[in-house]
Amino acid sequence: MPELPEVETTRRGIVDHLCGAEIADLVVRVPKLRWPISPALPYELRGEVIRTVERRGKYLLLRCVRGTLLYHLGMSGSLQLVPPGRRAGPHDHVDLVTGAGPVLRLTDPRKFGAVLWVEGDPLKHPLLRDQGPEPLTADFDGAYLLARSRGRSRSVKAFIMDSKVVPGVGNIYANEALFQAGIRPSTPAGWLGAERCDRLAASIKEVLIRAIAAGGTSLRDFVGGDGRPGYFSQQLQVYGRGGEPCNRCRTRLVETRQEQRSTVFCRHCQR
DNA sequence: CCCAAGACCTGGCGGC
DNA sequence: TGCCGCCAGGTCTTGG
Repeated sequence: MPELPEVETTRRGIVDHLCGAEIADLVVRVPKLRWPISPALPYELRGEVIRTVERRGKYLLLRCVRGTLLYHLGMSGSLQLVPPGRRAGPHDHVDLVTGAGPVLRLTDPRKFGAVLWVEGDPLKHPLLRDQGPEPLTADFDGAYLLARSRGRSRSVKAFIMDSKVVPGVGNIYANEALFQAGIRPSTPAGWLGAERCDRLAASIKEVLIRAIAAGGTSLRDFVGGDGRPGYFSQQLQVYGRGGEPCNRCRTRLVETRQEQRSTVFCRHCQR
């Protein structure tokens, strides 16, 4: 569920409430997420004041005075502001409590998500340090993709889903961006020329921007920080549409498997 | 270094 | 209805 647009939608839904808030408690019901949450963490956090809520790739950064609380939503995670005292369901693993207002609740059935406390510069943390440029900044463009893809034999789809190349692009938006750019997902990344790299970078930006504007893609029960679902699923051109006609040429879309991820493309529009 | 597969988890769905 | 296998938005880790 959570690729960059969903994480950004979540960030926008929680930022106003959290900025300036003092952390009163971290209630950990299930500490065994991607990495175990230390029993000492709630004591370390008490009294910390959240200064900003930022996003890097698919990570959310709650920057406090002495450190940064990092959240990752994994495959099935979501964050919501809920009224204090609301009963916790079986997958409501962690609550961040700030004073009297709503509580930031992490819900994650598959437990691939993460909550980490990082002291010092969070961008130097091993999880963030090797990530490529943010896709929605000027640092990310066709020239960058061209330079990074020289000599690479892996498929362009796996290439753009690699956070070391560019963070935030997951399976949904990789499929969508490649359709928009007219590039077949299995093409070796190193075969792309300057023109196709330009189109690909532009398509990634456009797809992500449109998805953010729609509030993300709600599959299953994803909702943003304000509890509202996203509507980008109505604009999906290929993801989840295997066997259906291409919206551009009406050819039946092909669904295959690449690196164990479902891949959908139009064999007429994408070369 | 590069690449693909494996691993981590739970729930929902289609098929029998 | 019940069970089984397969699939799902991610990404770190492992092994070749």
